[in-house]
Amino acid sequence: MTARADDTGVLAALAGDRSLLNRSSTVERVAEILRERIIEGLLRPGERLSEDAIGRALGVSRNTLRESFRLLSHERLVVHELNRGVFVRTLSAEDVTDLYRVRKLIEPAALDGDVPVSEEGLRPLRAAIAAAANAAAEGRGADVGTANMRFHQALAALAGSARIDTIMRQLLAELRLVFHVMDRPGEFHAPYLDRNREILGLLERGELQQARQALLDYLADAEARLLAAY
Amino acid sequence: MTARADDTGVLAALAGDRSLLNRSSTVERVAEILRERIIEGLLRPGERLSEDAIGRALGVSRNTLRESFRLLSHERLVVHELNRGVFVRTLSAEDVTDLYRVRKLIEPAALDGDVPVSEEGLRPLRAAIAAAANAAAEGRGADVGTANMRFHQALAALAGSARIDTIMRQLLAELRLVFHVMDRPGEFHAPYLDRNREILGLLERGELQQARQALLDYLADAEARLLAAY
DNA sequence: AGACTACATATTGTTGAACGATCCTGCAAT
DNA sequence: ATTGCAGGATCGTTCAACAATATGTAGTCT
Repeated sequence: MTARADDTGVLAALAGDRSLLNRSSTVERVAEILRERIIEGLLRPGERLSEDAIGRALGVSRNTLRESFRLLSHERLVVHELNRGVFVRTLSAEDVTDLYRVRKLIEPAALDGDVPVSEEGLRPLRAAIAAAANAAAEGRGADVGTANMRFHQALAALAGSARIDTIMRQLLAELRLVFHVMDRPGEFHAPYLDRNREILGLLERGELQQARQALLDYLADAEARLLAAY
Repeated sequence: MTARADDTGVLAALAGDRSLLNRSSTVERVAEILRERIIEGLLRPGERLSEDAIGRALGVSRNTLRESFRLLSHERLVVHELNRGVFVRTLSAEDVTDLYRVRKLIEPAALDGDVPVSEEGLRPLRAAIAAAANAAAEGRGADVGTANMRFHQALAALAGSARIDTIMRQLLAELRLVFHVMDRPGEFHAPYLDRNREILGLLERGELQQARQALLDYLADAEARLLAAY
């Protein structure tokens, strides 16, 4: 046995760090890069992603790239057409409707729980709002959108479910594709900063039902504005 | 123009067949085969899927197989560990809890809609129950499970959302992994045939709220029994 | 002009081999 | 019992090649 009495405690702490240590493969890093470029709109919806061109540009082989494409395709960020290649996904109005149908299901559910919202759970919400406020003050429209989405991701996280977290992450990533078919994507999120603040305020005061209603209003409003752009 | 007046009708019908016509790549067929073998338990949780061995067995190259693995990994049926390979997923008790947390969110939601349940939506529910009854009568335990799951898939489909359909499909596929850590997987579903019948009956009589409650009871019961097996 | 065909070209689908990197096992040394 | 060190097995990634498929173009016929 070792000399230390708190041995198990130390090991438990280290085990918690295991995720930090997770290295990543080239395939995952390439997918990460492409995901980023699609989300920020550098790669536009409908655009074809040539294996040869992108593989050459990133300096990776076609096989590696194809594995990355499979990941992105499963995330619905690109569509894979047999013998034709992969294309950045283009969302239809029905997609927007469906996306919001699921959001209206997932997000309010996080506020339905019997468990009161914990201080720890609120922290990321505050952080997201602060980030959005900063970005708005400095005129970084795209970052307002990112922070706004992080707010709603944190909202869904209150449900405490790993699967809901990934479902939500996926939904929001898809939703980013919608913004790129709009005229001024940067300005879309600005009006919602106040509404998110309101939701947070209600949560802090423990008024779950009203927070829930404010959230539903928000979702209905956002959906309507997006659909109007189609 | 063509000579037929009902041209658009014909074309619409043909468009519906497009999915049947969707050819598939080797990668997808391989993934389909592996998915099947994992679900039926031939490939057990924890088992390692060797690229060399499986590639040789199926007669496909390593590169192709790796693309298939990426798909299955994104579906959570296998886990990919860098430099160690892919393994059939082993679910923990927490996974079961999380899986049912999402089921309890998704499935009842399909019965919340303002829209009354259509005759067309009920058909697959009846078909699933009939299939389960047949399988039970002939002692095919595994098929009872499959039919049972199809019942709940059809239930979720009442929501009319493509994304909810795939979320549900994914959840159920994962859930199959749970059964393989149990003693007698075949017997698990048998008791639920009657409960599903009850849910269907309530739906047919338009008693949505009671159907919803029966569904929630079912889910709570199934979750408890699964957790007991851990 | 318009429609159809045939061919040329580019791209994807899949394979097989190669080589470095990483992990695992067994054994010797402490 | 723990550590250090081969050696072998497997994965990660690349490359080159060829088959299968889609697209573009020119030519032919009406």
